[in-house]
Amino acid sequence: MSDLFPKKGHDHDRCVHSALAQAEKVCDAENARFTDMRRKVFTLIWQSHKAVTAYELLDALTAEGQRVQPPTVYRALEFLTELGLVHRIESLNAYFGCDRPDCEHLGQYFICTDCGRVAEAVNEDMSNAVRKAARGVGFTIEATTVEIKGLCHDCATH
Amino acid sequence: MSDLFPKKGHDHDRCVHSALAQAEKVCDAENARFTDMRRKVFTLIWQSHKAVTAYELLDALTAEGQRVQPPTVYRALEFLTELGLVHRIESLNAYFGCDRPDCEHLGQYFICTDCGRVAEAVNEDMSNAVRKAARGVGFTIEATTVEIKGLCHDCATH
DNA sequence: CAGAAAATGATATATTATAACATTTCATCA
DNA sequence: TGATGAAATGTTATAATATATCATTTTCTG
Ligand SMILES: [Zn+2]
Ligand SMILES: [Zn+2]
Ligand SMILES: [Zn+2]
Ligand SMILES: [Zn+2]
Repeated sequence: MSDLFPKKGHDHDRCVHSALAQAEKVCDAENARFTDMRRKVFTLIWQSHKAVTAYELLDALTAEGQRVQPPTVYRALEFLTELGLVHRIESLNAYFGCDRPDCEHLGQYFICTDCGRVAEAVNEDMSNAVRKAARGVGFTIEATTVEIKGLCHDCATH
Repeated sequence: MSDLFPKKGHDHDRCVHSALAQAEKVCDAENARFTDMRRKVFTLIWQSHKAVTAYELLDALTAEGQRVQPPTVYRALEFLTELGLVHRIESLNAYFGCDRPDCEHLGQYFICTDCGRVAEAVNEDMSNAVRKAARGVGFTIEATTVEIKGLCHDCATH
């Protein structure tokens, strides 16, 4: 069984640093400004491997002493999602950091209903099945949402 | 190319009648009450092949002279979705009538961003790809959301 | 018919998201 | 270097989606 969810007790600082480094690179490549606010929101999203709602981010920023309003958070989220640094999980109304923002992908999300963690898969079998089904009915894909809820291996076995 | 979206100008009354007949059957089999309110909401959802929001339903009921409050609509929607008569489209916060409520399925939804129509596919290739991917990472599926946005064949070619 | 369970009504409020306009910050170049 | 316009953020208000709670009505069961 391949790993998808990070091991409990892994070095999460490394996840965060790597995500930040990639974000810098993507912003650079796109000539987009990775401002303080955007970096803060991005870093907050990467505090865990769970998806985070806009208002949780708002509360976290407030707790940090920033008094920001909803539009500020939503703007940062819009910027980050447009660059593919963050993905929105439709079935949770929440946001999740992408760990391969440098390559185009139709992502698929595994969402553990027990521990709340989310893991993004980039599974070509799934992507191809979706593309093939669309082709079969003459449908032109613009975007896909594939969200799979259930129990991660840790939660299913412990 | 197989048909998925209904032809424009098809006999939609037939869709509605068939859906109602199936709903009756399912409710009967489940010993669930297909009350007036539930039937009204169900029928309103089936007015078109688009997905409908809870508040659109509320407005439609109000227009019919019923003065109902949000909980009434949400309760009917909860009932209908639990029986599988209606599916929620997560990426639209909207609801859509199922045309095969009698058999269990992992549904997939094609959503046309031009005409707004939704079509449900029950595509075993997609379902199997999802199941296989889950198995591959030791994930136990509870529910899936597969929503594909783009252009239906009619809208892409006209 | 009595009593319990299910459904709906009614009121209030929580949660998620955006519109509109003001102000600040930043890159560009005259 | 400082005027200028574009981009980002601040601020206020409000829209859109959803649920909690308790009261009342309807339906089922015995
Ligand atoms: Zn980590
Ligand atoms: Zn888990
Ligand atoms: Zn029809
Ligand atoms: Zn269309």
